[in-house]
Amino acid sequence: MNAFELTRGSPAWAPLPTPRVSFAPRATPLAPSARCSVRDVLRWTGLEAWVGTVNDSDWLPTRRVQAEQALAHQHQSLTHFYVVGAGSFKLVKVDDEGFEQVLGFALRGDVIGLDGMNEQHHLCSVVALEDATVALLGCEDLLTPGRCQPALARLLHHAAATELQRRSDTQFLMAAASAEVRVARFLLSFGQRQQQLGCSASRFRLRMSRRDIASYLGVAHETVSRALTLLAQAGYMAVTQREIDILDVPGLVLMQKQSRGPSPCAALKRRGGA
Amino acid sequence: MNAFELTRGSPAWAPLPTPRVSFAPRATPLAPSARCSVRDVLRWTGLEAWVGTVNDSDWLPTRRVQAEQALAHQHQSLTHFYVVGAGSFKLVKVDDEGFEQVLGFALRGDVIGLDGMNEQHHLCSVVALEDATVALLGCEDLLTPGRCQPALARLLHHAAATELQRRSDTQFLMAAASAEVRVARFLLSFGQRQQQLGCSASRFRLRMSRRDIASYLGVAHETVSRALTLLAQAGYMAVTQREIDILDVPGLVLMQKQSRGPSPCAALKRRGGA
DNA sequence: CGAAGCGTTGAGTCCGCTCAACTAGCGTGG
DNA sequence: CCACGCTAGTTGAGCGGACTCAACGCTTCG
Repeated sequence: MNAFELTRGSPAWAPLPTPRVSFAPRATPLAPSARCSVRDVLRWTGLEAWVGTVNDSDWLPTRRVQAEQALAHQHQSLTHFYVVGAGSFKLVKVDDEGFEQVLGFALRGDVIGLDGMNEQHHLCSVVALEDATVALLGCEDLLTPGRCQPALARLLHHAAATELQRRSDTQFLMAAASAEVRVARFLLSFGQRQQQLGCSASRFRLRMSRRDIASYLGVAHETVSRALTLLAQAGYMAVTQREIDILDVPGLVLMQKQSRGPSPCAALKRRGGA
Repeated sequence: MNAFELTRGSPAWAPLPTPRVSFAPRATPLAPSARCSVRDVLRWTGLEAWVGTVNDSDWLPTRRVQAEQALAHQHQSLTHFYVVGAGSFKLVKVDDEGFEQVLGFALRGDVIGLDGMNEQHHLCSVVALEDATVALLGCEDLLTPGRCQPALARLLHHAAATELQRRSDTQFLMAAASAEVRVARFLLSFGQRQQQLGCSASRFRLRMSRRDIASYLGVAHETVSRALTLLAQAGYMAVTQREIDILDVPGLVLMQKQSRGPSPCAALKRRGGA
């Protein structure tokens, strides 16, 4: 047990007891002091192959953030990218009227701040959903060809591509007509991310509130509630507070694919009544 | 008049007669032969400042694509990034069931293929909306630190950041409850992109069909039609086929901000009746 | 214990989707 | 030349789902 798994006393779902996955296998989550090795950062981001190319004594500064606290504010000057080492964040954009829109969530290995590269400002606020720690990467160094290690340049590209990929998925997700489908897709994709972190893809704990999910999906928070209830009644999953246990992954995948069918909810209700 | 403005005989809205904008001011749109200079590519992408750093005799191969033809197919191996030099494209993702989802549109200066960097495959199909031309950038060279000019490395970062920024906007756009607001936001953001290309932000010609827009916005194509009619009746704009003339930009900006108001459409109808 | 916030559930309204009919523009071919 | 088919776009009628409003458990924290 390391310092970063007792972030808030919340048990969460334990990582797989058998760390047999060779892909991102429980990278050591941050050094005890206020710095961490470049190697660890590469492991978090899934660049295991590049660990050998960097010096063992390369360190990066880190920063801790308490739950509910902001790591960065929208419009704030962008000096560092952040690599999440522990905990999780939500990315929030707020418009002139004060309307908040959740644009995404960041877990371990995710790089924060890439979207602000051009403007040199953060395009959204970054709020910790639980106690968290990040490693700092200086933008200046990272973006100057000569002053950046190949491994970190690679990290930058990798992170950007991953982020773009994820945004595509989000767009696809939001195009779904039915609210149930949106929630189903969200849970499946969240499960996949959990799996990449060495945890179970079907049992996990949501770190964000229903309101956050609702904002992210573009629906009312009551609708998220109803959808979860419905999906549970249909036998796809068990929901206890923020604990999610997907019982029928194939079935959920199947129903989630009906992006614009006549009435995916009807099928749900039929299944629920049976 | 150059070779690339008679791509299809379509007049389009003429670029601003006075090219006083110092930002992306009508960069020479591609050499007549099947290659173009790196300098031009830098100009298209808005990196005017970097033009001086590259050799005048640096050339890139190009490729022409006819309207309706695909520049790349989903899942196809990714060997090059493409920089749009003339024309426009739509980015389409199609799922297992054959349902098509438009993820975005690419105009001059946009870089295509960045989202596939990790998987080495195109994540979506790229279809020309009109006759178009692109410059080719070898992925291999671009992603290898030593084998890439600083200006092109910068281009890569710039393009990635721009794309991320745009996806955020799209997410914000799709979170809007009302269909009218979505359409209004789409038109405003499209106008901004037109302006960055040296054209008018309020008068332009849409290159994509109503169906494409509908898919992009996540609504039915009839709804796009109705929304356009409504916005026109309200006096915000004039619509003739695919020609858009926004008459009241401030008004449109104002109404578009009501992302979740009680009923933005009601206000519209009131305004329309008066 | 009260206050505050999260989450769930119910009732009613309204918006957007589906289906359908109709017009307009375009190209083909009898 | 015009009939014909095809596609894009517009408009209408009706229905269903999501939002709004509201009330009520539940947990957390001062």
